[in-house]
Amino acid sequence: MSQEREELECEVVAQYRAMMHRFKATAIGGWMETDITLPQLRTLLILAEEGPLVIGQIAQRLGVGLSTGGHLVDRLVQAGLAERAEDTGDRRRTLARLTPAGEELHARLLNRVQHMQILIQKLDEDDLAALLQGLRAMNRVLDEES
Amino acid sequence: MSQEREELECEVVAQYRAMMHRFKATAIGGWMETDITLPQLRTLLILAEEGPLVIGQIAQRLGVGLSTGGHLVDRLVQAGLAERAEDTGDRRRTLARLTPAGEELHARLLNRVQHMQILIQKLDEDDLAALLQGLRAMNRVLDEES
DNA sequence: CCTATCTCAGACAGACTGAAATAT
DNA sequence: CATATTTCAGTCTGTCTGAGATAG
Repeated sequence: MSQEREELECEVVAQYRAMMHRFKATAIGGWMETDITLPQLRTLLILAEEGPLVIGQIAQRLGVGLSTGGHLVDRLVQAGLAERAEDTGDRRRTLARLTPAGEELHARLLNRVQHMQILIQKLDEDDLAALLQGLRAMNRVLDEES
Repeated sequence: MSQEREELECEVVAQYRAMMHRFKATAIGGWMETDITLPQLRTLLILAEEGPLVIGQIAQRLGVGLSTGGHLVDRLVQAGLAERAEDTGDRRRTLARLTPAGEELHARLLNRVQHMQILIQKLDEDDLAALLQGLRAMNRVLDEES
């Protein structure tokens, strides 16, 4: 690998680190205010990741019993972060899905899309086009991997 | 704002979302395996963010008593994620800082620098240069804000 | 004596389980 | 009767506090 190439990579990583550091400084507040527990956060994450799921699937993915899985969904519902819906077709099942508040919390703690959006609006057209090229290239690599 | 500009912004956000979604799919494992608690995670976050701190400062930032603050640092130390060091000059104080394992966990759960590094190595020079321009521009905006 | 931290005892909340009850 | 979920009783672990002990 050429030395020039290596320097380029290092610089990109450094810039990414710097950005994450500044993002975190604002995200840290979110972690302090939220009094969710980690099992609840895992449940939130699974729901955000894999969309509406029935209790059994959630319990299975969490690696806990059905009783605990239902209990955890309960907590999220009580906190206004999730809601239950009937599974049309098999009414024994209960579907759980995130509410907008749940999505918002997920984005604030882990995704930071809003922050990114605000940032993007302040870039000039040239930088934006460059960023887009970079992101597209990364997604292309991620696609090839899977 | 021109329509073209708006489309460009939307496309960038969409690409960012797509990337985060794929990142999460691999990060979700990290959250499942770790059996840290949220107060411990908050402590980890503070240490990662603001470097070595004495117990009193940590307790203050967490909004808990000194007793609890010390206890939380204990847990991280027991888990091998943090370590104590003497404060040269005032030996009553105890500095807490993350171990490499602590930094690693933080990066895995919240930062994803490693993932980024691997990805970066697979980009061709042109895309990498474009990404760098985009990141630099974002950091410039973040600088101006603060 | 003052300050920073640790230790101790106890209150409390949430996670978790397995068994029994309920609904479809 | 079988399946999906909830309810119940109970245990366990971690957080948190305040009072006192210890170190500088």
